[in-house]
Amino acid sequence: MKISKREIKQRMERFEEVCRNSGMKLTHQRMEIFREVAQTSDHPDAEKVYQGVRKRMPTMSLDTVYRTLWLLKDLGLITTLGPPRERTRFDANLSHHHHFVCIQCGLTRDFYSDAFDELRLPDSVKAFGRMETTQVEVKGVCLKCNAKEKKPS
Amino acid sequence: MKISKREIKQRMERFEEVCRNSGMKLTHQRMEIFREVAQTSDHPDAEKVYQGVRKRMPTMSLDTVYRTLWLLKDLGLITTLGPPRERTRFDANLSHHHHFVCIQCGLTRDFYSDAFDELRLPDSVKAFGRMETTQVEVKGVCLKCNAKEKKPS
DNA sequence: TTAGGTGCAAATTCTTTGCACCCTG
DNA sequence: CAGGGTGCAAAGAATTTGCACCTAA
Repeated sequence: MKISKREIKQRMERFEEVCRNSGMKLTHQRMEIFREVAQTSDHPDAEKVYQGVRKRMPTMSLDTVYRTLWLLKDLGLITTLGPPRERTRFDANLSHHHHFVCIQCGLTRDFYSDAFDELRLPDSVKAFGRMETTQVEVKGVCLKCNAKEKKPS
Repeated sequence: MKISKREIKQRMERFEEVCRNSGMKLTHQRMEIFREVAQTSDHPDAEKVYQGVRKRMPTMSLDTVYRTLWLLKDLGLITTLGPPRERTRFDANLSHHHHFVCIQCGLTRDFYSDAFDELRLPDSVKAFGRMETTQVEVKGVCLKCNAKEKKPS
């Protein structure tokens, strides 16, 4: 799925601006890696980004792709899907439930909500395929981590 | 977070029933691994399950834990959080959006919904900590995979 | 009894790191 | 030209697999 030229341009401009403001160097590699993620809505993994950039820049190495992607994430220029740098976790709760996940420590708690369960999906989603379940993920900071933030050591 | 004795018992009974019906053997190892996941709402990873089971059964090996967890998942006795057996994926779309994810091939598409964005969280969630974002994940089967299912080669 | 299950150790896969050279600012 | 950035190769972490022995049915 391609992104419009206009949107890509905006994303690239934002990228360059954030780069400058944060003092990081604006290298050819970083531009191509960001461009690769910015120009698609396919949510590629590191390997996919690597393959894409390589076509334009055959000397690119996979470890630079990883370093750059995490850097871009820290700068808030991209986000990750699923638990980044985390292992798979398992859940024996088979009732329809939703999750609260702490973005600091990964603490995960189930919760229930009839309102969420009854959510009507927009028509645009129906075009993607057949729906099975809808789960809401609330990201935030848990009480413990919140306390640590306010009173550091 | 402990689960009530009553609920654990129900889960174990369901486990034994599914085991028998599916023809798989009801081994001591499998019971202890399932129990470990069933008795908590901590959403443990494989290592955590391994450590827990080991206290009761020191000969348990980590690879049996993995094999058993995936087996339990295939049987529908447990679910996984995050992209199971998948790599981290990246997204340059910073607008508030939600995801449709194909459970067969992993295809992921963004969509937008004001109704979802405005969702009011139940009070019970507020007790977990400070909220930041709420993202809806719709799981289903994409058009391509759906077509394959109906007309297998 | 016997086919499926387990433990061990080795293999894979994904991701990170140390180090010497390179290039942006 | 200085310090961060990159490529390479090797290390690490998470997960999987081959194989010989074991055990539930």
